[in-house]
Amino acid sequence: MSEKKPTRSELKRQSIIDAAKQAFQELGVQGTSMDELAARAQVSKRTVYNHFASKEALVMYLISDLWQQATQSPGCDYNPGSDLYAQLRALLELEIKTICNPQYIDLNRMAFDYFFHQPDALRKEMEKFKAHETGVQRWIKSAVADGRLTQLDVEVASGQIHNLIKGGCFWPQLLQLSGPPTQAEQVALAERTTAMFLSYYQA
Amino acid sequence: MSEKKPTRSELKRQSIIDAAKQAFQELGVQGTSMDELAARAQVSKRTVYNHFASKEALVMYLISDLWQQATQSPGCDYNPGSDLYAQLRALLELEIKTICNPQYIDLNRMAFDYFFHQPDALRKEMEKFKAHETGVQRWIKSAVADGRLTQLDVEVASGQIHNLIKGGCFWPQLLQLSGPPTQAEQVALAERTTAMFLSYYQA
DNA sequence: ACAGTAAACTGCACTGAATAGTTTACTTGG
DNA sequence: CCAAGTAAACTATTCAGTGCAGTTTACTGT
Repeated sequence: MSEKKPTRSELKRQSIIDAAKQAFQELGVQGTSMDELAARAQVSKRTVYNHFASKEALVMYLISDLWQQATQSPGCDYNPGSDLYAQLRALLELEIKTICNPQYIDLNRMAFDYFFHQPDALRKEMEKFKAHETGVQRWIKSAVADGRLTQLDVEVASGQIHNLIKGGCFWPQLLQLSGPPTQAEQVALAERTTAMFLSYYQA
Repeated sequence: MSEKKPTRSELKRQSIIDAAKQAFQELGVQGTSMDELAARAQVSKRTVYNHFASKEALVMYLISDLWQQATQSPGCDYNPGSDLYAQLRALLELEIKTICNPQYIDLNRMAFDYFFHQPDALRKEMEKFKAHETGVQRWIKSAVADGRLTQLDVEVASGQIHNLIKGGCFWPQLLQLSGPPTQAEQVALAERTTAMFLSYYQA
């Protein structure tokens, strides 16, 4: 049943990808030479170029690859029957967990590094983010429709939530100003964010 | 009274500094060669090196120079006699204005770019930020002491305010995802941040 | 089990382009 | 006059990407 045929070529390729992830994350894209990369992957430089036409191609592959892995968040829907606080808190805990996933942070560091001086390309990539961030938006819309939240601008309100969360656990990690928060810290962040949000918007 | 003695040397130096600010902001530190820089400043490369021993030295000079200019925010103190909402809103409008100052954004973009792969050095620089961010903290402490806000953790509470503000107008500008907000947008941000904060914390 | 073959990998020298920083011989403004 | 600036060539290094000759691996038909 299990497809167990990693050819040599596939092994090498994976080795390159792993080394690239690690090296780009550690030294930055600019800071990693293809020689260094090949050495880390224990592969000849020529092999790297057999798999990826250029450094650029490798970077782009990694970004879209990590992207796919990072955007598999479950999300949970609005439930008319139960406590608003409990629901939103659970939803935010999920979001926080997603954000704190090391792969997610690594992806963002790399993308960030790479796109920092290409604002146009960055803007384009960021649009993909939007789609992912609608979990909270959907919930808010449902709750408003159900009359349990005051009338509000969904964009603004979900933006406030995300700003509170990201300010607490995304940006500090992205800048490596702090490590990943503990489970307790994650819960505390979810709780105080939920509390503040509902105190303002609950009907 | 006005010191009007810009020697030729000083003119050249200023020209270098201006060009460097612009070029580093536009192309990044890495992305700007000293030849490019000299050309922009309309100065020979040797002259650049006569004024600054190395690229590194130039970068560090710019960072601390811009730093000084950026950290001259007035701040305004808590006033027991007047409306909490009006006070906090005014204070936040000031903070927002400071943050939206192009020089402040430029400094941060440059510092960011430069320190992104030097988390230790970044951490050190960030401590200076702390000092600047105490305007809101002081106000909150005073208001709590005056019994007009509920008991709260000052770090957490001021952090929440700053996250709401920065998420709204700092990060998007830093990443050049949006330009500087209009006056109206700044006011709106200050208002909704104040409203949400007070709805949760007002005694 | 085994030779044959094609595809993939290797090592290494090489090209070409940037780029930080220096040297030199010359010019100019005050 | 001379302190400062200038242009241009030069050193030295780094680095993306290539060419090539030889070796390893995996699959093929027998």
